[in-house]
Amino acid sequence: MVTAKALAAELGISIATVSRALNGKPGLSPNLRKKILAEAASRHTVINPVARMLATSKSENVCFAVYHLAGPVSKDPFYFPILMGLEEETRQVGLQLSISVLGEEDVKDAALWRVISERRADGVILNGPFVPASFILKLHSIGIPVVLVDNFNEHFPVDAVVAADRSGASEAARHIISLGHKKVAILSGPKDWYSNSERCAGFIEAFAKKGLTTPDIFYGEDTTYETGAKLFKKAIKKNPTAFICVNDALALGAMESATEMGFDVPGDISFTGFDDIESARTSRIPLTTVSVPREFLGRAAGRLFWSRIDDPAAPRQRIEIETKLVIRNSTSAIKKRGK
Amino acid sequence: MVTAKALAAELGISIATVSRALNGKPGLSPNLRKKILAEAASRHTVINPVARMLATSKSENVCFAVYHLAGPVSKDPFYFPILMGLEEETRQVGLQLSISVLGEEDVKDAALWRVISERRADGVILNGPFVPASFILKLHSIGIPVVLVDNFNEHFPVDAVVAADRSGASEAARHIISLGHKKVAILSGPKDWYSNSERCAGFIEAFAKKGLTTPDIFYGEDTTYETGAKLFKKAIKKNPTAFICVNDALALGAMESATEMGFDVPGDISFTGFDDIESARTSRIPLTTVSVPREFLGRAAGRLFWSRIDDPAAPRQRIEIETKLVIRNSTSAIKKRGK
DNA sequence: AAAACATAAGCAATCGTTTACGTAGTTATT
DNA sequence: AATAACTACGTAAACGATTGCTTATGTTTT
Repeated sequence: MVTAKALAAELGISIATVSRALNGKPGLSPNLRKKILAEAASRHTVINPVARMLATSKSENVCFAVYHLAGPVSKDPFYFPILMGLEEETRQVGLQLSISVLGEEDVKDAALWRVISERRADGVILNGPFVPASFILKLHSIGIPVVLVDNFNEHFPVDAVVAADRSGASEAARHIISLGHKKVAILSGPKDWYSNSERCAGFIEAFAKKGLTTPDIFYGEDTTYETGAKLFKKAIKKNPTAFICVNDALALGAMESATEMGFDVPGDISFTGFDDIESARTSRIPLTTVSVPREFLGRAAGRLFWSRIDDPAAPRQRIEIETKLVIRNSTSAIKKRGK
Repeated sequence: MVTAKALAAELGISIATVSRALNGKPGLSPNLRKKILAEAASRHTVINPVARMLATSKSENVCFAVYHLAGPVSKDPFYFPILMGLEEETRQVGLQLSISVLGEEDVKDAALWRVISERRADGVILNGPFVPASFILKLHSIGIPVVLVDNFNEHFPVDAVVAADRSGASEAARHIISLGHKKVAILSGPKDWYSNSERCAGFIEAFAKKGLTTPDIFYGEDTTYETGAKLFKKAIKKNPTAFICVNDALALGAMESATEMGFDVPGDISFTGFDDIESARTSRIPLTTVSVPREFLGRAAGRLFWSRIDDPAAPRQRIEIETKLVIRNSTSAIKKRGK
């Protein structure tokens, strides 16, 4: 592990020349360049990135910040595949990836803020709907590149990558409609979370287009399994034959509650989820859901960040990743009650 | 965001003095110190960590390296909670956490190597049994602090944190024994993975202590769900009444295969797993398993790393985290066949 | 053959710290 | 009262690059 400085000394040339050779910059005779490169390779010369950072004031480091990496939102670590995709992508372009878990506590926010203010990262990938708007705006206003994942707002002047929530939701709703369900309930989390509102909009759109009555929407405080069960008990009073849920955790919780109460799924009631988390596939009754390619979301975020670094003045981009309906055993054609 | 340099200029004092004040170092009058600190706070002065790194040649950055963050080993991202615990811990001591995914491909290993050789990280937390010994030894020989998680070898001169695999395994085996099972099969992955061999040893130990015949062991190429199913089909020919598995994925796969073949679980056959991954709890038949507090493993790794940085010459440490048997529905007392 | 121009390499300032060392001024020792 | 010993602060040399500017050395052009 020889530094460029040491290499220069050994070769009896200036550090500047070595620097230019190692960085492929012009102003160097082909011969000398070749010689330096050869020597560098054999001596395992490596440019000290810290010194380079200091000189260039770039860190080549991105920070992935997320509220509750896995937490109250879902037992399944929903964001994990996103992280994986992001890692893959950043590695390929030579960026180092750091992570930072945010949270209600100020300490945690302060930790991210430290990373930013200390310029340890060139920018941030902010994940999920929990990030306060003020935080995003603050970051952006001081010139920190920000990429949002699974979150978007017309008024945020930053790049974002999201799933095609609306169209995916419509597809799920159309599936339910095609099975003959007339009386359906929508189970949702807080309506101010981007994905929730988009998905609900997608559901409703599908019903509207077919000229059907708009389903009742039930909003919970979050999108956990437990909330799913709670919402189910409330919604079942209206006797719907199908439940369309904004995510899998909600659907799984509701479904569990339904079978506990003696309903046959999907005989009596159908359920659809959204996300396609692992347990949607492995649960007692495999869940019909809209699959979100989460790893791909992460990759897209990485690319988006990279292009933003490349051209800070580029217009805002919003990448929407296509979803796919996957039909499993939690949905079936409607039967007459009491049949 | 003012630099210490700028602060010094504004106050008309030397940078050295500011540095001493900001770092709480002696050699400064209480008055001046207070004044500097106050000014620093109001002007949001922040020490540039890059410059500091250059001066001190410390990065205050740890790299969490793992083969297959979630991958062929288990559908469940087994290592994810470890990552979370580690993040929590490193944040608290003020270390920044980077991640690096390793793999068969040389590119990936090279990526970690780059992080190390470029001195972007002060050390590495290496996770899982896949890391080649040569790699660990190489890292250690050039003075990079290494902490192993879920892996250990008497001959590696590095710190490690592991679950109490052996005693946990014994407990699971004793549970099976207490239920009256005499003819049992052990399902395992490769025997050269630390946790596999420890767990198998624990199983066998329990049987030996009771003076019972040693169960047959069936080794698979990995510890996936699919391999579990495959091993089951092989092992069932010997008519065991219980299957003790080295991890949950294996057990789940085997159990699934059993019910498909018409066996009643746990009526005909009992199953135990190890790890307590999410789907052990949510699977069709909730799995009796040995719970490994994975988040805690991560935290311990963080602490261990920190203490190693603190005292590079300290003797090697090996932290063993206690496990806990959790009894669910996949095990029951033996019944006479054909009853 | 002289002037003009590239080209190749070195020089030195810079990035923002840390830290060993130097030097006043102050307090303690005898 | 002279000397020793602190104390409080400044000086300057690293740390290891990047990069604009300068200066030799060739190579064209006229």
